[in-house]
Amino acid sequence: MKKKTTSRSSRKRRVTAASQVLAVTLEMVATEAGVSPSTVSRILNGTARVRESKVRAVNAAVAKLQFRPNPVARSLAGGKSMSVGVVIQAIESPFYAETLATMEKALFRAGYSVLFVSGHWREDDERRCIEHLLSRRVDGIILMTSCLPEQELIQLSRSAPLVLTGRHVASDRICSLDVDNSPGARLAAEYLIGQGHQRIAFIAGPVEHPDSTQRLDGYKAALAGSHIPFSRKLVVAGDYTDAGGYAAMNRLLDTGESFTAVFAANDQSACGAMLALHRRGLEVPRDISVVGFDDLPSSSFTIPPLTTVHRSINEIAVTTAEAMVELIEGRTPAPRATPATLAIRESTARRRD
Amino acid sequence: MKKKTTSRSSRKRRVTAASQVLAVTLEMVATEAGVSPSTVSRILNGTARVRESKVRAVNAAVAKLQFRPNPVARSLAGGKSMSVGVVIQAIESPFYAETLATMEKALFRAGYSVLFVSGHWREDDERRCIEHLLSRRVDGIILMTSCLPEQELIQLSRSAPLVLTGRHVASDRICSLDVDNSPGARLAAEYLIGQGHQRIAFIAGPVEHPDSTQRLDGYKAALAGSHIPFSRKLVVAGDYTDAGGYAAMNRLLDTGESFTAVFAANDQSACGAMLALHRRGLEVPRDISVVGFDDLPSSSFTIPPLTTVHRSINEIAVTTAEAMVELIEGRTPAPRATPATLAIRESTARRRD
DNA sequence: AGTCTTTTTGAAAGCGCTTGCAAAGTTTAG
DNA sequence: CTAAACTTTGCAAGCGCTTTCAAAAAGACT
Repeated sequence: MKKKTTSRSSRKRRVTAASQVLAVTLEMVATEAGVSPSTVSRILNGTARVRESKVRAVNAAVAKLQFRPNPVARSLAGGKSMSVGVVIQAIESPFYAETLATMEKALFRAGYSVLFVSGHWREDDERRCIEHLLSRRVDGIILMTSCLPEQELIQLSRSAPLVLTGRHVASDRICSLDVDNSPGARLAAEYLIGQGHQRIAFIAGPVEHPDSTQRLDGYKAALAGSHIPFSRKLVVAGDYTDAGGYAAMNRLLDTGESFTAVFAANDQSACGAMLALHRRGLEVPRDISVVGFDDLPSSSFTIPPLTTVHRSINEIAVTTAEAMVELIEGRTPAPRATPATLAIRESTARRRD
Repeated sequence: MKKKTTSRSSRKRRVTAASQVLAVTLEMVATEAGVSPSTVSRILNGTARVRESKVRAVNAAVAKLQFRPNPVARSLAGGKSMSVGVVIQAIESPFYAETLATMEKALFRAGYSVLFVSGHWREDDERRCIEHLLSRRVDGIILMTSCLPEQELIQLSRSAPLVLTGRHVASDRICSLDVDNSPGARLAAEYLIGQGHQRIAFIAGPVEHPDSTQRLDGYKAALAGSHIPFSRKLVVAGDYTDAGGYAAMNRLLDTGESFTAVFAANDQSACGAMLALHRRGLEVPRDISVVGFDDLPSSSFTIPPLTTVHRSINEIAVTTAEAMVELIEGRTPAPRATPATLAIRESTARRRD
């Protein structure tokens, strides 16, 4: 085999956009190492056996030239982009932000970049986000608590493998990850009941959020388990924000309904509720016990520190990322779930008579 | 000109990775519209005048085939990727998370995708992140409070235009955005002084963070402006977390040093400090006034609601995104700054004698 | 040593789009 | 009415990498 320079390598380089620092290409490496571009590619990707001596020569050339493969070209040729899209509902929520951060780290380690977009809990927005990710040719998509109909998700999974958190959809290119919303909520409510509370209010999340409904279900299940009648009057609507929790608690207090504990669908609502109680001169936990859901890092530092349902953000994120990678690589990830536990702190107390 | 099918369009399509839904290519559009691919490209990008009738035909074909250009191919051919990288120090911090979310929205509108990576305030990490972004061929990089030396940034700006927040580096491919750390801090300290406080403690952020130092400077400037001697004993180290603020306050109280107000370098530290005070039986603001910095959304809902230096996250993010786009498109963005203001709430009070 | 396998390797054809160049079509001028 | 001067448009050559295919090299066997 002649070791001559490829005809292409001698062509004049068109000036690339901007003053991009001269890019080292795979061809230059090939020339330097005295092999063909194909061989370099194969060595770099481990897609075929290659004589040991050439491997060394190529590695040396790569090091010498500081070659870094162009992922764009690689995507175009190879059909995969080594990037995954994450659709998050509200990155401004600390819970999601932290999850995203951890996922990014895990995916980065696996060689993937993450493109994220915020869906804001609206079907249309979510569709647009997905469209965008797809047009960017991501290799897979992670949907955190998607609000799209099941059929659409299955349909979508034909374009890209999907990992869903907080939803369950059965399909081969979809991996669903249960985040224990309902059991977690039940845990919290049962704890309150165990502390002697009977009239437990619930500050709900937005009705359109599936996880919000699941938490309400857990709450109901706990009541039912202890034969405590469920009362609509003790359920007030929130929106997962501090402000929403604050307003909800005020509304609840205005109804005059009596209660000794409140379970909020997330920590932020719980914080808002605590402030409302405080303003009305009610002391937590002496007068009213409060429980949240999520266990944000800041929840250990509220006054008083919040008792809340803890979910390991780290575990959720890492598990999700792993599942995504497995799915992309064609394997079938084992079903997973991350159990919720209860972090008991100082916002709850035994009911006083 | 003959309107014949391009030779290429008839070639057999290699099966692409996964069951990717059949991709419509520009060539198919060209065939459908009865023009050449070049013409389609030119119409799509507006890079040359084209007869009105063809424009219509192409647009019709695009609509009919639901053509969506492949950004990967476009990047490879055109040299730009329509994506920008954002290096954030700690996405787990609500402040950064929210900024990132807003930036994403703004850049999305301008047609750019965002790739983000977390630097964790470490020079090495930051370098690795930048490397990664560069290898992904981003068109520009936004560095939030970078900790890299100026020379390196200038050097870097030759590879990609840069937008820096909280740093000032003069160079043509760099746009620096002042986020008013020092003036903001000064505002807060002056307010406390105006409320009669003289012994004002300061909970600092990590020394390696440039913005942390700037805030300390603002605090010192305020003291100096009122001829109040600066005392090292009133400055305790924090790390921008709730836990750090909590520990810092405990240490401060343990020293027995007297003070009537505390200024924390960020809201999270302030929250931690408030809890520490609470545990020691000190009431905010009756016994001690507390001021934070950042004005996180949750800071309006702490108990008591926190007085803090407000910065418009929205403004910072949008301004940054705009500057990035201008820089990428070769224009020179006007210098910008986002002024900090003081959000006076209930954690501060006039000094009691 | 010669034949049949099995490996290793290179040439070349893409991936889908942009763009320089020159041919074809139009308009204007002489 | 033809030549000169623009405009519009297609051809084809890339962008940097992967991968198929077939040729070359190396082994395995008579």
